[in-house]
Amino acid sequence: MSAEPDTFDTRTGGDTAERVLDVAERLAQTRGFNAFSYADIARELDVTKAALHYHFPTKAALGEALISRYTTRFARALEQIDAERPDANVCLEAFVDLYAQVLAEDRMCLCGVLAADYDTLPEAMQIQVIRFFDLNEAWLAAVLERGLDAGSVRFAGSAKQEAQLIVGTLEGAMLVARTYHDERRFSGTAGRLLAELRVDNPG
Amino acid sequence: MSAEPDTFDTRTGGDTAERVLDVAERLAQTRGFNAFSYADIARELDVTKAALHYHFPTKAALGEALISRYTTRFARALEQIDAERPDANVCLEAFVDLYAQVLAEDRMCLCGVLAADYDTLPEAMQIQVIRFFDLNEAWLAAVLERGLDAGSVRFAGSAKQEAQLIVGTLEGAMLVARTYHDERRFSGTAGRLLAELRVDNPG
DNA sequence: GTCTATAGGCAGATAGAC
DNA sequence: GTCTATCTGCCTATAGAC
Repeated sequence: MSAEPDTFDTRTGGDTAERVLDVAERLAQTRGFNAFSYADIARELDVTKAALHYHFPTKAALGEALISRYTTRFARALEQIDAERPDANVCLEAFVDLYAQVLAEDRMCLCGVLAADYDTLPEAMQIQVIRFFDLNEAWLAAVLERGLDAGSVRFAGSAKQEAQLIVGTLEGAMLVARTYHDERRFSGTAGRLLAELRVDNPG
Repeated sequence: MSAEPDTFDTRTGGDTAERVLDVAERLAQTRGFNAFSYADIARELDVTKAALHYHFPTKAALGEALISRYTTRFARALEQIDAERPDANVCLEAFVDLYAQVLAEDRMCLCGVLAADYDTLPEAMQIQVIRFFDLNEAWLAAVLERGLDAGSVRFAGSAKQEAQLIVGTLEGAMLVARTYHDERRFSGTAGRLLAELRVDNPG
């Protein structure tokens, strides 16, 4: 029963492999998977490229480790939300906040940016990207169903379809907000999205 | 008074420079700006890299020409819609259809994918990406205002904010739909978006 | 686990002939 | 306008010493 907050924190400060992942993750999120190199990471960590290859033999392996860690952390954050918040609307707000935290660090969602690089990724990474979105949508669909039963949430189609809409909207809002360096573009869209889902709609 | 349809057509079949842009555009939209090379284009067109450098001295120049042509064509398609359709809802449907056409060719919106590469782009390209989104949002905001006055469209915040929401949502829906190779992910989200804007809402 | 050194390839770009 | 030939630099990746 830790005091762990519902953040989707990315920092570790652990061993070398973790520190490599930390730097690679930030570079991938801000530049895309094809626009950073082992040399970039090595320079930041003040080690040689060869040292990186010891931990991650190929860039594909590094990429897989990147998505794997990202998804695991994200899943943990979702479990945390589930464990603490009964209300569907509060869960949805917490979900949006997970995305907002990524943007607040001036990053794009890792899997969102990898979706743009999708056709160039090794197959194992492609599968992992899909799995991240599947996880998002499955969790959202469950929350939406619960909110529907409780009468606190409303939407037109199926919960699955609504979950897809939410993920797509948040990814797109992040993508565009980042180019404008304007978080309000994200929070504005996210706020409207949540407001339309709430039954007790004050708008 | 041509029979030109409201498509956002991309093919030309013209001179070499245009054919270079055609190939580069498709590669950029499917792979991202950093994941294609002069060699890729040269191979497809069966010319040498040097020939490409004659038309576009640097990759930055090629990128600028790419966005410039894309935006010009998009603007023309929007004017075409304006000229033919008085109703705001029909305009919005036509707008969504412009995006849908890009996805139907299994491509991402050029500026959407460049938004993911944003931090790595030359400044001139960054400015052009923003201008594309500005154009989208200005046109949408005008249509939304018109629909609001006519009572055919409704939305909560300002027209500008709603326009931002639409662009972000469509870009995100495209991005995710492409990874699943499932157009319905786009059309589902776009359909719900349009339905919520319509006053005469049958849902 | 980290280093030096290097391989082999591809990137963007240029010179100069035709 | 397009070619051949070439440059420089960076990329991923490996061998082998410490």
